[in-house]
Amino acid sequence: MTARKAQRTARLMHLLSERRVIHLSEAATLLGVSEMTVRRDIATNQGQIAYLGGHILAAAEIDADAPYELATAADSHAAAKREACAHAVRKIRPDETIFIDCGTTLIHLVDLIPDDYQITAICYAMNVAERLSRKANITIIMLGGVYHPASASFSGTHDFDILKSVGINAAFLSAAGVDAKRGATCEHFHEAVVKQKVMGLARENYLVVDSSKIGKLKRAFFAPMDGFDAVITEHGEASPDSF
Amino acid sequence: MTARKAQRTARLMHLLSERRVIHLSEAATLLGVSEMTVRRDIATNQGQIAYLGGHILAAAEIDADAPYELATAADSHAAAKREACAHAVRKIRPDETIFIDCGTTLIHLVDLIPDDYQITAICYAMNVAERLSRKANITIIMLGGVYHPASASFSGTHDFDILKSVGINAAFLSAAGVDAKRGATCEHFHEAVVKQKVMGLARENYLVVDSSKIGKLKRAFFAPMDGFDAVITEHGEASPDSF
DNA sequence: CAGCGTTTGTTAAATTCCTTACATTTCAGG
DNA sequence: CCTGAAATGTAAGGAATTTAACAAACGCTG
Repeated sequence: MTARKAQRTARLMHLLSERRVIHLSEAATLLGVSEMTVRRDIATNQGQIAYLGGHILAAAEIDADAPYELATAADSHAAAKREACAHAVRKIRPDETIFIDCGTTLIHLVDLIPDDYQITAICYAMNVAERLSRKANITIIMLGGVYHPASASFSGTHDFDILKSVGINAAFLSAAGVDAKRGATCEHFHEAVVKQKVMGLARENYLVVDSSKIGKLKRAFFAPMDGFDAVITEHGEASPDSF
Repeated sequence: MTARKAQRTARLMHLLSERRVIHLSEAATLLGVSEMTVRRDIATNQGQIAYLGGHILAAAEIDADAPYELATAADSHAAAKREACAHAVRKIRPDETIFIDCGTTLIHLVDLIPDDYQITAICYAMNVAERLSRKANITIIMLGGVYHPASASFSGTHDFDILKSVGINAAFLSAAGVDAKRGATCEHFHEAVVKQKVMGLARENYLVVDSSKIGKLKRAFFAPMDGFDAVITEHGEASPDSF
């Protein structure tokens, strides 16, 4: 965050303290930048500034249980993610236990689970848990630990005792990088630990990513491509060998 | 205004008291009418219901002059709870590790923690964690487990390994019932397990309740009065012996 | 039960918003 | 002064919202 951006944000907050709601276009004018910049400022400023259909308001205004609409972080490639998840959801049977990885991709999977499915879902990210809790008929198991704001997830530096006593039919993993040689990678090392642990326990492992991730390489390696039973993108299911 | 419309509006208001923001399309589905009808209901109801870019929210959220009845409707005795927490927050030192119980009471405690305090907070309820995550400088440790929608909390049927490796300076407990003879009680048995575990580990234990809880008795017992170092209500701090 | 005004639903067009991709600018380090 | 990364601007498409007009259903009244 540059000094200029911090200053813009501060000015915006000040404006919000006087007028509860400011329209995007007006804010852009007042701050002397483009609407796109204001948009981007807000996207990197969850928690303080809320954004709703073109209108900006102080996040404090909306403080109960944060509705997902207010998760202002830009969810890039959302359409592709949703489509990939539409393919992935077909892997779920109505009474199974599944693992759902953190990140924005698999949020869409949660939404797509049919309402009458009586599944048990294991997760370790707050936004995933929050989304799961909106659905009826789902038993949620959360892996706790220390919270990591960057991914809204928890890292169990301790043993995942609970995992040992749960049979996982299918694990749905996400990744920030997918590469034929270097396998699946993510941004944060603590995530990699959880992913690996789960992959060792699940009967089936599916990598669910939008195709923009293919060819990319991130810091934290967690599995080679042949560690997955299938790779699911917006184009459908593919064998991990085909990468 | 017809009776049916008044009823719809009341239902909508009730929905808003639970979920601060509802999308137009979702509201239409929940109310069993078309989006256009919801739109028209809102148009003739400015002042109570606000509408912004496809999203419905309580007018109190965005209108400074609007009455706060809405905000307090969902959380009874909110003012007393906030006051009790204002007393409780003084027990926290800037670098301590604290435990925060589930329920609506201690949400206020989170809000009242000074922003520059570098504390570590242990919790096991999703709404508490979510609220904690809004604050900078707080390290959050979450106890996972199976989710219980009624209290938004998790029950670790397994050992809380992580608790053993954390030193808890102060534990802030809430209760649904406080009685001189029968001690502190809550609604759910799984909560009692966590509370007892924590109370055994924390250096200081504070019971934070609004005074409406005094004299009440609930199903799940978790501690006798002398198990607490102090009982904090909206009237201030009191010795547990005084009950 | 016919008539009439009100409420509600449906559709289509106009507007606005969101995402993506790419061009441009800025700025710090070499 | 050059270079590369980050920040910002621009534009196009697709998606969502808004508005308006009209049709259908409802409820009351005579």
